[in-house]
Amino acid sequence: MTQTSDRPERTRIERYDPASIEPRWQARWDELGLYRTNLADARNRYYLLTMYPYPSGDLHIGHWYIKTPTDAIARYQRMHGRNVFLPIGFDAFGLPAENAAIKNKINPRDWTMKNIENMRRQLRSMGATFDWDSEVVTSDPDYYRWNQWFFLQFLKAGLAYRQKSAVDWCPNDGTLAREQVEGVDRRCWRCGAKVEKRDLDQWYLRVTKYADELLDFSEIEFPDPVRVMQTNWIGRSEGGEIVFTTAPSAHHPGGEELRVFTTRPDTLFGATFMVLAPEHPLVGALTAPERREEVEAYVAAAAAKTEIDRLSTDRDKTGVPIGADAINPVNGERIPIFVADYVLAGYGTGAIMAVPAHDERDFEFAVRFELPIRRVVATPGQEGAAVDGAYVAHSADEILVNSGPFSGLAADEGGRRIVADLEARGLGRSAVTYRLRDWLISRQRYWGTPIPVIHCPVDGIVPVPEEDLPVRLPDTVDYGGSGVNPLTRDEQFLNVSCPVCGGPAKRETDTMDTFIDSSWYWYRYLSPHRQDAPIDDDMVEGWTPVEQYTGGAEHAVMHLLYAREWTKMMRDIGLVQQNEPWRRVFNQGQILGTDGERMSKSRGNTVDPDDLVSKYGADTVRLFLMFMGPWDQGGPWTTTGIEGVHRFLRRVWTLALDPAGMEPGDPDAGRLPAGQSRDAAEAAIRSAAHRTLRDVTEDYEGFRFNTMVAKLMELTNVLYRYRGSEVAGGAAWDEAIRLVLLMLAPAAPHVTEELWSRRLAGAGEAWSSIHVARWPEVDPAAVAEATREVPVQVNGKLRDRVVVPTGISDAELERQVLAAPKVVAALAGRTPARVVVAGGGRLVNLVVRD
RNA sequence: GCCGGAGUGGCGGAACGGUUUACGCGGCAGUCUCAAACACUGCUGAGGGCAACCUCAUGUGGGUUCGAGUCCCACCUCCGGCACCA
Repeated sequence: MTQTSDRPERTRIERYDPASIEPRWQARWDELGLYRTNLADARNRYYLLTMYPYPSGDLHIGHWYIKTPTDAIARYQRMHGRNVFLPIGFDAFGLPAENAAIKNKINPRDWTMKNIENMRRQLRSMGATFDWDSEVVTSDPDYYRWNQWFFLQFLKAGLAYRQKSAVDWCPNDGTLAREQVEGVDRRCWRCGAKVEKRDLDQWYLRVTKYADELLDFSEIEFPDPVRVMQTNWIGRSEGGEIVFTTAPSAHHPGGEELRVFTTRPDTLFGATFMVLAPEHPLVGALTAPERREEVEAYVAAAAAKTEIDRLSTDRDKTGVPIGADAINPVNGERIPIFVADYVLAGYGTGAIMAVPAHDERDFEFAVRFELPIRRVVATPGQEGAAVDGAYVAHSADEILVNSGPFSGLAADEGGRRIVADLEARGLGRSAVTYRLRDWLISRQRYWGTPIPVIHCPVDGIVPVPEEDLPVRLPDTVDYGGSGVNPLTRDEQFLNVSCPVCGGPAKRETDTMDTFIDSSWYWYRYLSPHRQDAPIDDDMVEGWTPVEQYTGGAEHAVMHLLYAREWTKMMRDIGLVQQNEPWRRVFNQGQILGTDGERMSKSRGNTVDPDDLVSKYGADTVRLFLMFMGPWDQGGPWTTTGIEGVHRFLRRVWTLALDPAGMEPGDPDAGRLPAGQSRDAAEAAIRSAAHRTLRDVTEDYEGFRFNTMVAKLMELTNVLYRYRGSEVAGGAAWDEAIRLVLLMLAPAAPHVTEELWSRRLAGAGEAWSSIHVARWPEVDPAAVAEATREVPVQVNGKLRDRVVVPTGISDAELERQVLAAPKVVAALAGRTPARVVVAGGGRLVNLVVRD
């Protein structure tokens, strides 16, 4: 053992000090314009899009969790020679600015722009390679004027329309689209307030037109859960639309059509009553005089009920008969008509045929109102059994019973025949219904895009002429009070002359849902300053669809669906050729507060990355966020473990600058492990480095950053074993260090750039950024190893490991395995009944019987 | 209730049907130091044994397989989405 006094003096190297490295390189990259994308050249494009942030004022650690790996992907792709475009912008319209304005008596624009200023600084501190030249701020009139322009085109194309109906209404945000109402207790997705119903004239986009097309995901690669959620949200149901007619009565001649939608036309003979939604248009006309008072009271009560009461499934079914009958077109049977609020006006036709034997809700209603329950579908032996609950299960052998001429047919075949029969008589057809609704885009707020129409008492709704765009938001407005659009209080904004007749008219004071802003911003990134058109055809042609989009899954049926719809609308008015906005979408997980709740300023559980950056440096924070776990997983925030990542970077620093250094107290310092030869040591180093390169490359490709970091840690652990030995600083070592720096560069850009520049300087070479260096190639010869360790199992239990030459035959492997001492002991004289050599000789399992 | 996803050491998490527990944190011991911090080295799933070793462990119970964390069936728990959608 080496004596302390004999040890060479420990080399003093400069300490790893991120604070002195990071700002310097950030400034340098900026100066050189290293990340300004040449958009004119789309040949080798890689459009990498990350969801633009809302400028709440502070970038928290959650933003870093989203953006940091995205930046690593950008750098990785750039090292593969791709022309990477990674733009950034701000989702600048929205409620928080308006609230801040009300609370602090400041202008929403000033508040927003000040926040953006701060967030730009924080985003730069990440060392991310955003192309700031392409920045988009959606509250800028240069941006939102195009929202208005799109709206006018859609209006012309019949894709936008105005309609009065009962809508979801949030006391803070105003009206909401259907998907912006969340949970059983129906709260606003953004502010959490309870949502009410109001009858309002509102603007819609006709997105239901695309329902079927939206179910086709062949041109967009979504994570499975998002695809499933969108599919469920669109909710395609196949079935039949069947025409019942009203029966004549003392008060009514009858003969009116009552259409119902059903997914179970096979159960038509089991319909024993019919239910209309309280809002159904024929309720008033069909109600018998003696029932009128009760029915009107019921309808009024239903209207007054909150949505949550109305939709609660555990509530007892209610309803009243309207004193009229309907005639079942298939058998001429008269069945009573009820009005009941378990039938929704907005789905299907707002009316159902009720088949209590085969629908749980109808069953419950029938029991309560003592209505007949008739089984019409049965499995063999079940035909005569009492119906004590709705039979809704399906089995292959079920047949129709009590169904007239269709009795005895298999249920699915019978259903088809019943529809065909009705269709021939003009009383039915197969039909498809969707859950998806049109997109309600009107909002009663100030800080959004004004909807560019004018209400004229003479000409009605008049679109603002395109040459008058943008309809600008006034700088200040009176936000006070609630329930009234702030813009309505601005006389100057409100009063205009009608573009058609010139007479006095009023502007629309609703503004657009901010999800419109985010439905096309990546197109605008490509030509943010263009004045004559929203997008640049050549740029869009060359650069889109976006290659890769990264962001949170919380937008699965909102932003990620709206943007698909919007793209199809753009396509249909001839603006783009593509069907989908992006090729691939990846959802990273969400970082929660230490309390396990979603991180938000209002909860006060946000974590400020600035403190961590000043303590450990941006590289450590970046790497830690990647190392925590799989990127799509997220989880509660904790700093446990950040020291380990920081230590890793220090070790890289030490290996690169001080290969010969020895640690005081390390008895093995200066020696090769276990009598290894110099050649063997160098081969081992090369092998480890190239294996790591192979694995790390795969990890980057699959966005598996946690294991990518782990593998680099393993490699540095290997190198540490050779530090101070005779091979440290040699050719193999040097190559390994070079590979470590290149592999780590996308994740920890500053420290690798620093070490890279010192390497180049040390070798007398001219400086060139590591971030434009080419990604290294794996040397297959280095990866190959001469020997291999093969685990040996007896009856599936590990008993020994044998080391054999790599190219060995199975027979020879088997011979060596059977000769291994521990194997002999474990066999205890028994002869294996079977020898399994698995996976091309990766493992041997000996099967013995007792 | 329906549709997704997940349950692996004290913790975050690894693991083409093939050596479970990589990597990191934490813990223990040691070296260095006047001392501490840093750094470095080693150990660290549970139980048993002086030991070489043995037994048991991937939410629970079955199954398929030479071999199951991984595949199949039934269940439990947690997270996300939907919720009277006919």
